Amino acid sequence: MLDIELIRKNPEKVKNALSRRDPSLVDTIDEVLDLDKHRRELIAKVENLRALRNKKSKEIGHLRREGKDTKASEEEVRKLKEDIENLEEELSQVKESLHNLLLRIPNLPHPSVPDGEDEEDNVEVRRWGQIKEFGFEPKPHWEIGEKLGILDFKAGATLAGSRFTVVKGLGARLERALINFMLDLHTSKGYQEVIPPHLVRPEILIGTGQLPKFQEDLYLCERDDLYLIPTAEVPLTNLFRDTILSEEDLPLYFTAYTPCYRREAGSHGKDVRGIIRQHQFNKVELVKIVHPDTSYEELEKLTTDAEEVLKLLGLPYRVVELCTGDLGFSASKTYDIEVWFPSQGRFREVSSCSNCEDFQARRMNTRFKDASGKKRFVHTLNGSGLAVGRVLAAILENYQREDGRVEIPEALRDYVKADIIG
RNA sequence: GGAGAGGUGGCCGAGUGGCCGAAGGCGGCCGCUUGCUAAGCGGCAGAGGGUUAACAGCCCUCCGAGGGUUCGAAUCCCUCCCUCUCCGCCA
Repeated sequence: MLDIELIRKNPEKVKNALSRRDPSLVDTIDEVLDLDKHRRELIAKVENLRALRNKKSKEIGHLRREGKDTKASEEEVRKLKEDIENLEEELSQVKESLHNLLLRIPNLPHPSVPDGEDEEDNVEVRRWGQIKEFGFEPKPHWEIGEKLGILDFKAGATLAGSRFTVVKGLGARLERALINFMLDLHTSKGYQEVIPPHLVRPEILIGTGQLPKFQEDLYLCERDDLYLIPTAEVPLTNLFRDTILSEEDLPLYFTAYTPCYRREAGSHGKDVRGIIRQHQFNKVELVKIVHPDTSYEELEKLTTDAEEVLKLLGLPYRVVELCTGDLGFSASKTYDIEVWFPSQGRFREVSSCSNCEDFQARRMNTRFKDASGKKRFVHTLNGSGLAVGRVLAAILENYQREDGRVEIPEALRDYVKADIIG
């Protein structure tokens, strides 16, 4: 959520920044400004009346003790009360409209974010690794996995429908190995391992920005009004909602393995084969809660921490900086890490590392007390470290051999207790 | 799921209709005293919002959340949420 005071005091600055994402947001800001003005006018009126009512009521108390008649005063206050109630009703409606509007406005992009409309305009910042030359036509991971008997798409469809896959045997063990490998790496770098709930309340999703705008992307357990998490970012970032941390507590680093559940509404026809886009997938997440002055250094570090996984696995990748049009709702700046898929001849996203600045902190009410005792919002960051299923697919493709077998990357062999699948 | 107890400031805890934004204690901050420390003494200090040049003043709101009764609610009534204890069920 954007700071209403910032919008009020620097409307042009806010409009300029937001229009880099979407020019229509300029009108939304004007709407916000109108509502905010109306809101403050109503507050002034209501409060004046309340002050008067409080004064009169106190007088009644004094008069009573002196044994005087208070009928007239009581009638006067009763009338005041009606006026107050009417204005309060109007005020709460205005407040609600304003709040709902603010909750649907995305974060301001950082000045360094390149302009652009979609992923075509993202800017590559670096590459790592040597793309392997195969002496044969590299197969897609779904063919490799099916043939090895480790990916069962038919069983997944039978059990739960499309975009669900059953992983078996050494494939399942490889997936578990990847999770352990990633967690071990991150915890060795100071991230605290967490096992969070996989079901959360609506307000938790408002905190990180998935609600109210992206409801249709989420699975909802209606009887209990709980949502399945689309990423561990949601419970981890919300760990300190409604709290005031002390400056020495910062920075906080967390990592968690969780399944992620996404309805993938509106992505019909995209990546229909394989395990690139699933309704349920495993992910190891990195979350940082940091001092505002250091959040951009922390973003660089977070990104390299995620990259480290691919380096150790020997998977070629590149890092791109998202343009304004591709930036997520809550993010000010985002780096995507994309791993090489030989069968597709292109890089595919396995991580998205973002600095949300105080956008989520304001929604969650997570603050800290600085040296002078002033309360400030923290900055929050998150990044995949990494998307496990996609990395598994990348391993199948990059480590495939002509005979259909797949080598296990060196770094995973102790975990998998095997050096080849097939 | 059943029965009961409870949710008050950073923490503990008093407060059953006005003089309560809230006693007292602990912790915190600032002084004084004091070889140092500790103890002691005195003082300061809740949060959010409106107005404003202002972290000055004034005003409003907040005692788990939301409604209600009343001229007036931390206090009375209703609903919900959460925590704890016991029982049941259960990985």
